[in-house]
Amino acid sequence: MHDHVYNPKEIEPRWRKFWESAGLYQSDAVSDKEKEYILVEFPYPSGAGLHVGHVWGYTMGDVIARRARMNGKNVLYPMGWDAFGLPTENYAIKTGIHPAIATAQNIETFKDQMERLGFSFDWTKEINTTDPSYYKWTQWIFLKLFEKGLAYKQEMPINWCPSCKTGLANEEVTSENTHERCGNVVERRMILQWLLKITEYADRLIDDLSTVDYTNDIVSQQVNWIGRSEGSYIKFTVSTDNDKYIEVFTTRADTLPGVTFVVLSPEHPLVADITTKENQEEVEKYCESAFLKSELERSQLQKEKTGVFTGGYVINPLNGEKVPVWVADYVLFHYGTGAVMGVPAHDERDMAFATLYDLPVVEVPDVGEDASKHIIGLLSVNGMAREGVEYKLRDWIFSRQHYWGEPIPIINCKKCGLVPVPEDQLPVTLPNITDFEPTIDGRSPLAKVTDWVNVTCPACGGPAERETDTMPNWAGSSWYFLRYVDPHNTDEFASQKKLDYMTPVDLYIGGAEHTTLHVLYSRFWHKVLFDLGYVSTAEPYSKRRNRGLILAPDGNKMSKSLGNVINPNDEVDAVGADTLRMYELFMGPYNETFPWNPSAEKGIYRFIERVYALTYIIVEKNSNITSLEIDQKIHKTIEKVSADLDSMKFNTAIAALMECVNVIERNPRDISISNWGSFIKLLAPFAPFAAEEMWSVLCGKLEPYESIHAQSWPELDRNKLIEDTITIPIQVNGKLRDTINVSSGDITEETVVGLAKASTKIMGWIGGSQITKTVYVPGKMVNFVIQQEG
RNA sequence: GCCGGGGUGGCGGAAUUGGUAGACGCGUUGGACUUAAAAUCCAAUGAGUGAUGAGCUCGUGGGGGUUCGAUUCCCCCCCUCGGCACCA
Repeated sequence: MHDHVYNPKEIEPRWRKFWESAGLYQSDAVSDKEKEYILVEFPYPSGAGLHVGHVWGYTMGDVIARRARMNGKNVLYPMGWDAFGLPTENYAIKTGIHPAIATAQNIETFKDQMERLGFSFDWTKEINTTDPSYYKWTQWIFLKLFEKGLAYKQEMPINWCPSCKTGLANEEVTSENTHERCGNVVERRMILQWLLKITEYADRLIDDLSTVDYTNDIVSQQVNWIGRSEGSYIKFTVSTDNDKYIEVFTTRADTLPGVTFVVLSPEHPLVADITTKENQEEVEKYCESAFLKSELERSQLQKEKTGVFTGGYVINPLNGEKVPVWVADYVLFHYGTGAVMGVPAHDERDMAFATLYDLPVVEVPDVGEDASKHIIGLLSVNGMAREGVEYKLRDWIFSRQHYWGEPIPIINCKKCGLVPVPEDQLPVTLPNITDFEPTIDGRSPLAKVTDWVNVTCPACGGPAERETDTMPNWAGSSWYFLRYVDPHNTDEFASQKKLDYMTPVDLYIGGAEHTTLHVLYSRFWHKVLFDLGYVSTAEPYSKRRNRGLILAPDGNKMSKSLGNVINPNDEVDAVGADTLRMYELFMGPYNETFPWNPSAEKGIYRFIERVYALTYIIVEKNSNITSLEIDQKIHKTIEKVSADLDSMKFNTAIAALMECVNVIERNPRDISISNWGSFIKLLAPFAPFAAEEMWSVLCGKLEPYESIHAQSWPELDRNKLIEDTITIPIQVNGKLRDTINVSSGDITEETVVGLAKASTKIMGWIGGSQITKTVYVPGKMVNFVIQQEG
């Protein structure tokens, strides 16, 4: 005999087992049914376990997925592991435990946590980026990029983390010039690196944003990150050598008459040519010290500009004036042409520089777009100017000098150069090693595995070496959403048929920190695959929403060192998964930041308890009639919850469920079991365990039992929404003075205004004054405008 | 500095094609139950004022404006969060 007390500890494990054996959440790879692909970012399975922030995003996806299933859709809601990465490798260095072992353990923990939370993931589609059967295809895609000329090697100054002994992408360096993962200060170094030509896709990555549904903040962040700016390239001929010129990029060609100097970045190839003998020593010294500073150091010292005069001059192509050429590190080599025309009168930075070195300031009277066009028109005739576009976005540094990543499937042959590993030899698997330390010169530990490194060249058959760099952890996540569609395919990364059916992703939920990294990178890869004909849409995600942040109760970020971390497992133990899920959704809008509030969590628990108790009362009363009031409330709730789920307003959807319960609780005998069933269905996506338990109570535990999560979403009867009386506010001069109740069948202006005028309160306010205007908004309100005295 | 969000009770928040501000939850206060406490249930809960009644006045960061009517629209300003930042 049940004691009818809500006991999540008892019911949750029971239903978990039931769902598992029923295979409720499996999706069909191809089906006649309409598909819905809900994607949440797969986690990096760290040793710390699942974070309440993960739980929030996964719950959002879960609610939407469950609701879509109840709407009869074939729903893919998959989960996997983004398991390559540095922390696991560092852990291996410290403990000697192989990354594969640690990863497997962490995955087990994460998976168990996810199952305890009742997420309806289709585990038959589980993927793991470190599984050779997965990274085979990551490598395969890399080879496609290589064949297409989008992957190349280049010696270049890079951000170098001396602690991790690895090169970093700009995205991995914080604004404090530290490595985002380990916190150490980043240096600068020349190293041969793999790069991916994401810049080639810059325009499309901006322009195609208009074809997808991303929120405004995501769109503008991506657009800013890519940083397209349209301008002109203008040539300044070297005064002592007519064949040589310095080309500058400017968005303000109209200020060309105001140029009083030209500045080269210290790395500019023309620096040596233009520098005079007298200035050579000083210029060389300056350039050398500039190189040693990292880029971020350079930009951080922005207030104090420095520079040095080369002794050389160039000719302003517009007016023939001779202008001095300087070298200064406020000019960035990688942006534009690495050279800038100095117009102190119209640019703050140029002004600061001119003031410092006492350079002349010339104001240009006639500025504006028309002036620009005119000047470019004049100069382009002699080939001295052209229009063009620049981007802040730079090519993606794609190699890491580490073990725990996908080996780059390239063979270095002295004779043939860079030779791709033949497709039938993929995957290039990681050798099993025990020494995870990088080499002293900063190469991957793979470089020490000579058996693995030394191979014969696939092209010439001569001795050659494998590439020892591995891919960054962004590689596996750049295409994982495609693999979920067909995760066990050994012939292709996914079959065309399955891709055509299930992609693109209908909704992608994830963290805001991935807007300019993962989301941009994966859009890029997807477009490359699209160009090659492997996928049929230009964009991978139809809709992207960034979830907000959960802070610790003290308002700080949760961190081990502060000891303020909320562990989802503790919450599940204390209040159950349903309460945890609903609490997080009830905090507020899905994309905002909230500190953890344990007392608010209590409110949700109480709510579930009340619904639970009500279920037993309703079953006992066993009514087959529902009162008009409650029937109406049920349908209003169906309408509200459905609409709110469509727009991800989880917090107000839950509020609507609470309101509904508040009404029913007043008269639990006035609702039929089947109508209460409708309510439980509305609750099911939010609190899947409790709803299932209550459903089983309503159904009298029929055998074979059909899960609530396999039921259809309650149907809305709009006729039930019509109320027989409406309360209409009556205003006098825009201020509320009375309300009247009017039969909804009779809301003509004549009747309503007549009733309003008859109100004694309103009569009192109007008194003897003249009504100058009567405003009637049908069914909404009445306003009398009267002459005001004095 | 630039780009994008925000600013509403003691707290989290709700409500915008302009139309009863404060839904829902937390907290608080009073009451019931209990030997007592917890839990639960009932009631009250924006501020001021009024006899603890009807009611009235004020009230959505500040100041102006449009309107019969503004949390909502327009202009100016302040604060705050997130992103970018010597990008020519």
